[in-house]
Amino acid sequence: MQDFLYLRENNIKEIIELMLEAYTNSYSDPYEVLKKNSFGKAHHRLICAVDINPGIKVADLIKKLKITKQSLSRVLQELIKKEIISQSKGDVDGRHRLLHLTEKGKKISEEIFNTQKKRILEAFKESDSDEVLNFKKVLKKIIAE
Amino acid sequence: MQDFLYLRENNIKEIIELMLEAYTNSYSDPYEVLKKNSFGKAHHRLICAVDINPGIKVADLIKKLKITKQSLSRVLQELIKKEIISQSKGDVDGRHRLLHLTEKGKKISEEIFNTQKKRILEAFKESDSDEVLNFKKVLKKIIAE
DNA sequence: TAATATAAGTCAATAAAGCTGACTATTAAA
DNA sequence: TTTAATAGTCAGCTTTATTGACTTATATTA
Repeated sequence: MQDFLYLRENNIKEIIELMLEAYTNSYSDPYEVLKKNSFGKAHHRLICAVDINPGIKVADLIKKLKITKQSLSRVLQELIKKEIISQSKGDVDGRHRLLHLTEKGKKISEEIFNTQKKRILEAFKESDSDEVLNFKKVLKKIIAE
Repeated sequence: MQDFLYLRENNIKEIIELMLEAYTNSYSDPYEVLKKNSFGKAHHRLICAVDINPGIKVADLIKKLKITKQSLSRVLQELIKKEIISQSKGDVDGRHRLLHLTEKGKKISEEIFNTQKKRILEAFKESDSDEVLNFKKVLKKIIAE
């Protein structure tokens, strides 16, 4: 009978902690870029999410970031005022507000991304294609409800 | 000439966002357990880190969680008072304070872990051994400086 | 069409988590 | 024995997020 080592409690626990550290490290890399623009972690998370999900609506952003409408609002309105994020009325459903990065927003997001990219590239350079594909595959499964 | 798809900017960007979501989802699963004990996210992170790194010293915890001594202190002292975490003087270096979960702390950590475990197990059940091993391998490389 | 539900926005008060700066006490190393 | 490292503390502040009670606009449905 096979022992599935990778399903052992200690391995799962270790992976949960590794995820904490990987996230914490990756998302603290752009500290200087954010500070320069007077942005905090909340702005960072929001910019990232809108960048990779152009046209996302407010309700989905709330689910993704797991914060309340009111928490999102403060940061979002700030970024709209600073012309980092733009809103448009949904064409299918006029109640929706679809969010996009502006040109200015794309530039800042690129700058942020460049600092985060380094860490990931270093890790991927030492990995083969399969390892990276499996990494992404499992990451997606963890997110799925 | 081979095109390394997995090194493309858009793939890296997507992975950065997947890490945000995987962390956010995984660490919001134990919401009820934490609330029951009047603990917040800061307590959660701390308990997790001490659980998987028994005997960790304060300075290393600060590096791992990327918070200041003062921020850590408030939460740590709270958990020490509530007898979730215990301290002992380092035997090699008497300035160090080594942190451990108490028996009470281990129980709560298990309860927290059980809610987080589900999500990971679901993901791993749909994966084969190699995929999980690769996942962990890459995760570790991302953390390495 | 009128009533109801959904999506987004807003105001106010509060809590949680984190920061800077300026210290003290203890222990180790030079 | 002076200096450096580790941990802890006090005070004040900022950022992030929460709850609860609304409003406005648009869609749905009875």
